Formats: sequence, C-alpha cells, structure tokens
Amino acid sequence: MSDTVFVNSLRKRGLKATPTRLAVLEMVGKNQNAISLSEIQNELQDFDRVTLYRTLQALTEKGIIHKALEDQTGSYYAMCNEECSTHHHHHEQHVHFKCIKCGEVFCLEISAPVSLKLPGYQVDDFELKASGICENCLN
Amino acid sequence: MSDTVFVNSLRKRGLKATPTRLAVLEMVGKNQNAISLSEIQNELQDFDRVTLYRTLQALTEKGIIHKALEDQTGSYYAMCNEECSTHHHHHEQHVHFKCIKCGEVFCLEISAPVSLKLPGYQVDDFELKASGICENCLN
DNA sequence: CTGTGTGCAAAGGGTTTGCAAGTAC
DNA sequence: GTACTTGCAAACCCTTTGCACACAG
Repeated sequence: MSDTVFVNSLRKRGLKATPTRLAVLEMVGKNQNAISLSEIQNELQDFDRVTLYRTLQALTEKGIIHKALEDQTGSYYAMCNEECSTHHHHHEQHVHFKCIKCGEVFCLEISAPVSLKLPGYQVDDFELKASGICENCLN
Repeated sequence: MSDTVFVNSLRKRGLKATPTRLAVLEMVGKNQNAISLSEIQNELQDFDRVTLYRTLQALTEKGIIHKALEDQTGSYYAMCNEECSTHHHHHEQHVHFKCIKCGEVFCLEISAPVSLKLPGYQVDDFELKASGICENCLN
C-alpha cells in the first residue's frame, strides 16, 4: 500500500496527513496480523508517546483502524476493512486469535458464520476470542 | 451457600479461611451474575484495597473464582464451577454476556455448544463475549 | 494564514511491591 | 509457634490533560 492511499483515507475523514499518522498506518497496514500498542511504541520511538496515543485514538474514532483485542498484555490494533466504517464494527464472521507460542494476534474470517442464540436474551453483538497455535508455529 | 462450604473450598486448596476471602466469596457466590471489581471494592471498603487485589488474585489462581470478562469499564469475576478447577477453564459452552442497559455481566451456558474450526490453526480455547439486552431489561 | 497536530511536563488512576504487625491453624 | 495474610505507604506504569509551539492545507 502506498502512502497516497493512506493520505486519501485520512483526508476523506477530515484528518490531516501527518508523519505520525502515516507511520502508524504503515505499521498497522503492513501486517495481516493485529499489532500491539507496545510494538507500535517500540518501533516509533521518535514520536512522542502522547502523540501515538492521540493518533491511535483519532484513527480509531474515524474508523480507519480498530482495536482488535485487549488483554492483560495490552491492546492490539488492525486495519478496518470497508465494512468497519459503514457497518459499525460487526465481528460476527471474525475471530481474534492469539497464538500462545509466538504471541501474534490474527483477525481471522470464519468460513461458517457463528450464530449465537441465547433464549431470553437479545444478542446485539458478539466477539470471538480464541487462543491456540497459529499456522506459522504449527510447522 | 454457607460459610463452611467456602472454608472447605479454601482449605482444600491450601488457602487460609480469612475474613477477607470469605467476604469476597460470599459476594461473588451470592449472585448468578459476574460481579465487577468496583462493586467488590465498593461493598468491602473495610478491607484494604491491596488486600482485595491479592485476595482476588489468590482465589483466581486456585481456581475458586475466575475473571469472567475484562473491558474498558473494569474486570468482572464469577464463581468457578467444578470444571473450572479440573479442566483448566474451558469456556466452550460458556458466554460472557454484558447487558448494555443495566451493565450486568452474566455467565451463560449455551445449549448448543459452539465449535470453532479455523483451517490451519489449532484452537485450544476460546471465549465468547456478547453484548445486548438481558432477560430482565427486555421486559 | 488558520486551525489542527505535536511535544513536553505534569497530573491522574489503577495496580503492584516492600515490609512490619497480625492472625489462622 | 510459624507461615501465611493483612494493612499501610510508597512506588510504578500506563494513559490523559494542559499548554505553547509547529506544521498541513
């Protein structure tokens, strides 16, 4: 993905295309996986910590990225796909998978969408968090 | 549930039956729902905050209670059932449901267990987090 | 040029640690 | 009596806020 894509994506949403934002988008966009806050902070040490927090907040609010998962080890971010911006973050066909070996977090599509029925309860949204061993670590 | 049940449960796991632990167990055991850390802290103000943290940690480590859910509003604890202690916290037939109206968190059993298959990945454990409107708030 | 974004310093809030006194058994 | 628990104070860490300067458009 070239920078111009990100620049357009930012401007379309009323955000200025600044070096911090482009750097964060490049990191998050580069990987298939979700990327942790600490990785971002670690790789982008030249930017102020505070700026990174505000950048992630702005990008999340505008629906360019989303917080894929949050656990005791921290938060993980991933790019939003088209649906994210329009459909208000439905993750029905979506699993957030954390590998217990390498620690990577993946946003995976489920081939057969899970439908959850709880008698007596109205289920508006749900999230599937799985852990185990990822493709790469299995071989 | 009477105190002696809790006392035994604690001793069986090598924990002393102290007032703090019994008070926490009574709170968590009283409700069907999961109970939030802030509720615990709020109701048990006579005990030191630090002691409550350590108590929850001890009870969690020994498998007497478990952290049902963790979100931006805080952590929620619930009693472990028998399986918890022996089977190392499988939540396959288990949903953590948060009501967006009353804020309560429920540990619900799913009648038809969800099985998750992700080609290429080995799924060891997964957790279902749902939100919507609970039984009580629907009526 | 104007308003948005950034960096720095400092505050804030929740959780953890160290240690001496207290208590379960 | 002894080891485990507790309470207090203080440290810690991560995140947020305030404000003056810098920069994108």
